[in-house]
Amino acid sequence: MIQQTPYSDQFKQQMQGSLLNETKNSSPIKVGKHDHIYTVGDERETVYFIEKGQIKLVMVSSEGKECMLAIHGAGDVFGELCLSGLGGRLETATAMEETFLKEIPCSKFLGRLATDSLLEGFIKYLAVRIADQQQVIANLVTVDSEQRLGKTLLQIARKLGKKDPRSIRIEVKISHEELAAMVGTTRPRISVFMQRFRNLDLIEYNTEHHLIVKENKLTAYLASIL
Amino acid sequence: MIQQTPYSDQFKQQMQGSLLNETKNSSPIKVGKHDHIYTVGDERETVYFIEKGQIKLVMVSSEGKECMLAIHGAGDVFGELCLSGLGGRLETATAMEETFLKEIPCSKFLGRLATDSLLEGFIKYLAVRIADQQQVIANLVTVDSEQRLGKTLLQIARKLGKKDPRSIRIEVKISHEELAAMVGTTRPRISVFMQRFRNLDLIEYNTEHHLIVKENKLTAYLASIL
DNA sequence: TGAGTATTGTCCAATATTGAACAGCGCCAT
DNA sequence: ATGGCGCTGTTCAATATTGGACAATACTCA
Repeated sequence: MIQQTPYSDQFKQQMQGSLLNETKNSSPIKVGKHDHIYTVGDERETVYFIEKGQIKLVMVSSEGKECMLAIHGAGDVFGELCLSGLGGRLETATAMEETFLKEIPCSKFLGRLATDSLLEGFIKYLAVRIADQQQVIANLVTVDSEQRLGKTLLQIARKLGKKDPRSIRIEVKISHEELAAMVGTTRPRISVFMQRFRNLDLIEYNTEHHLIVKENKLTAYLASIL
Repeated sequence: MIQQTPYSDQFKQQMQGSLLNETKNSSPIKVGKHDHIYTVGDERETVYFIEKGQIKLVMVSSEGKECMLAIHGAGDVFGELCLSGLGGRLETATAMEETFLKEIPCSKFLGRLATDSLLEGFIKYLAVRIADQQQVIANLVTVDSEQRLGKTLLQIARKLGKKDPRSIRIEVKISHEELAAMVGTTRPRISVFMQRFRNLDLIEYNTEHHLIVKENKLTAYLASIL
């Protein structure tokens, strides 16, 4: 999932090319750490392309509890849900660090994909997204929080991680609070589980304080505690 | 969500027309109650269109726990995840009653949409699917099981329900076990909550044992117990 | 129709989870 | 450098959830 270039990555390449083409004369938008790109209810129907940086997507429930849906990095596209035509953003997009974005109006986005014959590719990409979400839903429904945390770490590592001699390295800083909002539990529990994973040498921190996820060990551990 | 014909329904109509065209010379497949249309891992890359009946989609975790993802009815399409090209079904599709289906190979499905200029419509449809799933994920992460059950009932009612003098009627029989597998809790709890909803007159059963979901009352109740 | 099976409504003890609290640490900005 | 702030690690009592059991219905199909 990390070293090879599966179909989805190939499509992402093509889409990047296509979008860069579309936006080549507009200069990238710079957003500072903790700034919002959009918030719940915003009407602006645009798709964003990340040139550099990290963006997190968060939904807030009526009681004010947060759910972190995803972290996107350079080369990713987000905000595509405006294509649904439902109107109004469902989630908040926030920069986790200084980030540079290109913004494309929703209609132009589709138009560009159409002219570049990427519509079918984009459908494939969306189908993958649905399959991933389905997996997340199934995990939330069927497995306990320790297991979910493990799977979430693997998922993040595979999506954003860089190869590391020890396995996969995650260079974005993700707080326990944020992990709790992905996994669906409380911060203290994340703390305990992370500690446990550390003791079992399934994860570790390198000198730069980057999290190293030991993919094989962690996978094996999760399978062992069924 | 139930009486009007929003965009998504309009597209479903168009897609139906398109697919009926594609499959007009093949006769529908009949599947009996409890029969599987496909199970996890099946390689057959086809999309199904429901002419009549009800299909449920279930994922099973490594420990054997079940998660019910959706119930689809007449006019719905399912199995579209094979468009992701990942290969192998992720879930099991089972008929909840005698059902008639049309089967379209994945490639033909896309081809047909392309010739009928429905690719953009289909993208919209998938975007709506992603938005819905996002909502489900956020609920699983942020709200408690009573609330989730309520939302799940509303969701099912809006998707499959028929208008009823008392509100919305659900004609498919869904067991508490199945609800538990959607909501992510245990059967006894569903039993208790359903009882509570019944006592509060948020739901009721008519003489044909069909569940009536009182949309307004239930919505108001859920808002009140935050 | 009637025996057999699935579903529902309940209970309860064992267990897991929450959320509030607090100390220590490290980072940042002044 | 240092005060403040946010993050982490840990504890604990209160609370929620699980899962097993069982009786009472309600279905199903021979």
